[in-house]
Amino acid sequence: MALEHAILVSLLEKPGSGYELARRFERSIGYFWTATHQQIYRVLKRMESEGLLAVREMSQQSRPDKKEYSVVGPGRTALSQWLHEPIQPESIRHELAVKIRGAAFDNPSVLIREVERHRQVHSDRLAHYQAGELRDFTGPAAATPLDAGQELQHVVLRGGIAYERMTIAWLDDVLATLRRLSTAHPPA
Amino acid sequence: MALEHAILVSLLEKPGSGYELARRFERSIGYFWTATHQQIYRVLKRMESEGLLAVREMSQQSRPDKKEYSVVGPGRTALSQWLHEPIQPESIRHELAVKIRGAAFDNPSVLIREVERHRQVHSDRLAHYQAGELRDFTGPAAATPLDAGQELQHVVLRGGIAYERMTIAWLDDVLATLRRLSTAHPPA
DNA sequence: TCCTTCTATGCAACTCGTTGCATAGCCAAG
DNA sequence: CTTGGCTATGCAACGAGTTGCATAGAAGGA
Repeated sequence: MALEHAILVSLLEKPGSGYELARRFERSIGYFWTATHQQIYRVLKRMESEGLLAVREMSQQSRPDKKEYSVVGPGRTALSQWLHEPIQPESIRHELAVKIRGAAFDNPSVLIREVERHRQVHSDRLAHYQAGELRDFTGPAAATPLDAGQELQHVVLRGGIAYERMTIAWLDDVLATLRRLSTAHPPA
Repeated sequence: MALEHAILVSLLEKPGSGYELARRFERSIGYFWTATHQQIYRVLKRMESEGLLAVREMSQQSRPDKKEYSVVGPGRTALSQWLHEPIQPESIRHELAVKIRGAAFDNPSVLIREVERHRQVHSDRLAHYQAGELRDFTGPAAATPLDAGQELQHVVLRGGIAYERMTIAWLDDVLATLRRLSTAHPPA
């Protein structure tokens, strides 16, 4: 149940509503954990009923009311306990890699467009991460010195940057391979 | 339904039983797509009933009987069709990254052991991939020249190697950060 | 002989995650 | 004034994935 823990972390960093959490899962937290709003609302409700979170109804002007969630004692304890438990190292799920191996049983050139599209997405993500890094950690407007929380956010972001860079380089390798095979065996 | 397609690819590469597929999902295919035997048996049964696969009962000596599955016409068509459809670029799910950000709300040093353990696992995987690369693609015993299928398997394996290398380097960065923060704020 | 390990298949129950749909207030543009 | 977009929350149904358990033949060691 890592979603639960991701929510605890995000709400400890800053309390917010389900909607706001869904936004955060599209950026920051979402770089390494994704969730849809439906999932988030469901889990928030459960966590609140389990006493991990507190809710506060907020009436807003010029916007619908919202429910602001924040972490209470037992939630913090649950997070701390989870931090002490081992988790099993990630198992990758890379659908594109399945496709690439599958291309051996069709024409490799059909994948070129698809791989180029993926490359573009990763390239955009990299630019986005780098802009965030400059804004929050390495630029002139960044806090100095960084506190522990910021240092940890930064090292996670560096992981995202390293991942995107590696992926882009690999996709270039894939493209070169696909193009080579397409030349050798032109489309029927 | 990428599991279905991963199974098609694996069975096209070589027909086999559910048990054998489960083994393959622990190595080769499993480098980028994981599945348990229960999942595999369930999906194989469904795919067979949908006419994508053919089964052959094989009685074996000194072993229980097995059912050997192989891809038939409609299965191949289904794979080919899937290759032409776009898929959405991967969203990472990195539980360890959630933990690292969560460490800001506990003591960062509690994660050092955990991160070291993960580093070891990735380091072992890298060694395993590199041994496979030498055996199948770059060593003296490798086929020359490689056919299209082997070229594609190789480029996927290179992706796995790049991923593990990148991850190990990042985990070293994480460890350095955690150690720095632990020194600055020694355990209570 | 008994215990464990490996091959081989499967059910049942559950949790996690996705997709489609619905509601509702407010704002701005056409 | 209607349409579309953004904030905000939620239900229902389904599909994907995990966990625990069960069965069973054969091999090999204590």
